[in-house]
This record gives sequence, C-alpha cells and structure tokens, in this order.
Amino acid sequence: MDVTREPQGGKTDLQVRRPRVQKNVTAAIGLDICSDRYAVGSVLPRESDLCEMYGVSRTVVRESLKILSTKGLVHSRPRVGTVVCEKTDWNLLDPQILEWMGPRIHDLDLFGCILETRRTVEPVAAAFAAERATVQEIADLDGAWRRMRDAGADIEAFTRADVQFHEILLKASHNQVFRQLSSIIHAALIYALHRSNEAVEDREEALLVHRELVEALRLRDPEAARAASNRTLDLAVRDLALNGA
Amino acid sequence: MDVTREPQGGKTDLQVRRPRVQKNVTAAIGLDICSDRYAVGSVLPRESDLCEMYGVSRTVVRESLKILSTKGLVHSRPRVGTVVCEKTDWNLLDPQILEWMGPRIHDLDLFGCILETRRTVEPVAAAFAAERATVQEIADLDGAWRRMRDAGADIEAFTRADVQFHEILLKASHNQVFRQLSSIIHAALIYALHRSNEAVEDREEALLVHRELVEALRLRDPEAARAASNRTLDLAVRDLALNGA
DNA sequence: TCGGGCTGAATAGTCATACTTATCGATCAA
DNA sequence: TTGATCGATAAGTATGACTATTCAGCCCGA
Repeated sequence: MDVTREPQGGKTDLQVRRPRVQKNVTAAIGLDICSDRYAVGSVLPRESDLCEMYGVSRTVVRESLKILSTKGLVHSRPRVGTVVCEKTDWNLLDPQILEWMGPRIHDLDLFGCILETRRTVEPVAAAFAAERATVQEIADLDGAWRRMRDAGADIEAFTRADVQFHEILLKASHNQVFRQLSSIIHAALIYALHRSNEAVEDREEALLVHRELVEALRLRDPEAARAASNRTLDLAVRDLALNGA
Repeated sequence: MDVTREPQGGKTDLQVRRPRVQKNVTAAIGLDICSDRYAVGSVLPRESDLCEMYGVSRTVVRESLKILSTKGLVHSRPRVGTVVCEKTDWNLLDPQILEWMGPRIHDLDLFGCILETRRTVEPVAAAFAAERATVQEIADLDGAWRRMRDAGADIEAFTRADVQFHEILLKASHNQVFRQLSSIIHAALIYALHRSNEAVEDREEALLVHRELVEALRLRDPEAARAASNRTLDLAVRDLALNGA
C-alpha cells in the first residue's frame, strides 16, 4: 500500500542513505547561534526551511530545536517562530555551548568570569582533594604531571595533560558540583593554556608548581595544596597578562 | 481521505483535545528517573510503550527522551533501548534535574556538596558584589531583606525572600558563572531554609547578618561583605546541624 | 477618532505510519 | 571452540496531515 510513496526516487545520491544526522544538525544550528550568525532576538528560519537547508526531515530539526531550547538558546512560539534568547538566558554551564562558542568565549567577559571562578574554586578543591583523594586519584594526577613533563616541545600534548591535571584535581575533591564545573574550566583552558604555555620557561615553572600540588596531596596537607593551587593560578594569570588578550 | 483515521474516537474525554503535553511528559519521565523509579542501568519501556503509558504520540516521547538525553539522564541505543545513565553522568547543574530530585537531593551527598559550594562561592560573590553591584541591585537586595523582615510568622514568605536575597547577591557579583550557580543553590535552599527558619530567634539572627551584608554593599566594603556572607553561612550550617538531617 | 472584538493566516505542536539502520543474540559452519 | 551469518528488535529518520496558538489587520460600534 505504500508503493505510491516513491521513497527515495527523486533524491540525490547522498540522500538515499539515512545516516545519523541529529548531532550534526544540532551542532550546526547551535554553532550558528553561538557564533552570532543568528543574532540575539532574531527569529530563525522556520522549521520547514531548516529542513531544506540541512536536507533532513522535520523530525530531526524539531528535536534539534528542542535540545537547543532546553539549553536556553532559543524559544519557540506558534505564529512567531523560533527566536534566539538573550545571552543571559543561555546555560553557560553547558559544555556544548562553550564548545560552540569557541574563541567567542571572550565575549561577555565570560573568560574573565571563568578565571575568577577558578581562583575561587580550585584552591578549595585542592584542599578538599588533599583530604579526600584516593590513592588512585593521586596516582592519576601524578600521571598527568608526568605527561606534562615528558611533553617536551609538544605544546599540544603539554596543554592536553595540563587540562587533564586540573580535571582530575576537581574530581579528586569529591565534591560533585566542583566536578561538574570541570567541563567549563576545560573549555576555558583549551583556549588559554595553549597560548600561555608557549614559552619554555613558563612550562618549566608550571611543572614545578604542579609538582608541589601533587606532593601536597601525597602528604595530605590541605593548606599546602591550597597554596600550591593558588600559585598555579598566579602563573596562569601572569601569563595571560603577558601574552595579552 | 483521512476518515479512515478515526482521530480521537477511542480516546478518553481528556484526550479529545491536544494540549501542549511535551513538558509534562518530560517532567514525568525525568521525575521517575530522578526518584529512582527507574533504577540506574535499567532499561526504560520502549518508546511505543511510553506512548501508550502517557497517551501521547511517539513524537512527544522521542523529544522528551532527547531532552533527558542531553541532560545526561539516559542514553539511547538501537536494539537495546533507552537506559538510565550512571548518576555521575547526570548534569547536576541543571535546575530541572534538581527540581525533579526534590528531597532526594540528600542522596549522593549532593546537599553537602552544594553547601560546600556555597561556602566557597558566596563570600567571594559578596566581595565582588560590594565592588560591582549597581545601585538598583543593592536596592533589590534591600527589598528582599525587607520582605524577610516583614514576613513575620509566615515561614514560607520568609524562606522565599531569603532565597531571592541570595539569588540577587549572586547576580550582583556580575560574574556569569556565579550567577548560573544560583539555580543550584536555589534548589538546595528550598529544602534547607524552610527547616532552619523554623525557630523565631534563628530568623531574627538571620535578619541581622543579612542586614550587615546589605550595609557592607552600600559602603562598598568587600571585606565586610565577605565576612557577613560567611556569617550567614555559619548560621545556616549551625541550624542544619541543630535541626538535624 | 478611538477602542474592542472578529477573522484569517502563519507557524509551532501533535499525531500516525512507514521505512532504515544499527546491534544483539542465536544459530550454524569451520 | 571460534567465527560468520541471519533474523529480530528498537531506535533513527521521513513524510504528510491536522490542531492550537497567536499575531496582524480589519471591521464595527461608541
């Protein structure tokens, strides 16, 4: 009874298959919003147009918009369409949004806000970690430090290990809220560390302070951990100021 | 050509209309997950069954599951079904999840974690607010304080004003990350303040410290604001310990 | 002229069905 | 015992239709 449908007859050669496209469409639209290609307050193309633009069915577009809606990026209303919400409504703690913002993280002072958050949270997390970290977590932290040390001139590898170091530290604080914050900090570090890790002497200095932090955890010394964490942040701030934003 | 459809013939009287049910279905499933009615690791009923259970179409169920998926609550795979993720994967910073958890916020030490976060963040936020708050924000804070004062024996009103006070404070820190954290803190306060505000003398003491905080902001004195914020938290911790968890 | 209700149109929301793809598990062969 | 094949299952995608909401413009009465 469905021969009248002609399932894929008229489509192009790329359309005969139905790959999983949900994620791509969501990311594409989310990226377009976060990069200001759709301005705040403006209305997106209507659903049927988005279907055409991305070559997918309305099902996919709708589910994508629904996801973006829960992230506070857009808001849909009948007869009006789907409008881009104010940036103050965006769920900035959402890792995907930060990813989509990419370098635009410097808008809205967001980068500075995250740095302030790090200065506030990380030393406390380090102190907690000194009391609560498992032996395994300290070992993982040590592993990340070794990867930093062994990265040599490979700035990419050094940065990757650096990010991991701070993520493990937050996890080792055994505070679930801190742990979730690591995804935000991760996003910010990606765009910050790479630059501040460019100079060799900076990397060596960073190695030293990170080492102190690991040792403080080993000795279960919360105050030393807090101090060492503060020193790593001092370095980060100094490098950012030097290399200029 | 659609008379063969019998659109709403067999449904109940409530089903003849098509209200916006998306939110309800999402909340219902989310609630069932957060309240452990669907255990971690277990498989949800399949989509078609969920359609029957809630009397909605697959579109609605799918979009609901998609939303829950982005919150890290569930994970869908073909042939397997939709399984409930580990709680460590849940996006605990999501306001809705906290709402759905309700009193179960005490699981996973989440409540304690949030309290630790408050102790870490709020004093810093208060200090920032002393430097950055607009006159309007200080006035709003003062308004919230007045509502606390005038609540009298109405514990509900007192708690509501108390929550607003802390939300305005975080907003006045002009740090976007802190601001977003207010939704988490909000959820925790709802379930904590009500109890700790039961005694009259506690409320009066709280009024005093909150007043000090407002004055510190007026005087643009970061250190005084930090100290006052710490004292509000001391009170909260003491009351929680007294009234027992 | 002004204001309030009516009406039409546009768009998201919902529904129903069909078909595709991925994956698990079992069966069978080497 | 191991490996590949096949079938069944459930999510993923596509499509077309209908419904509810709401905006904008119109008309009518005051």
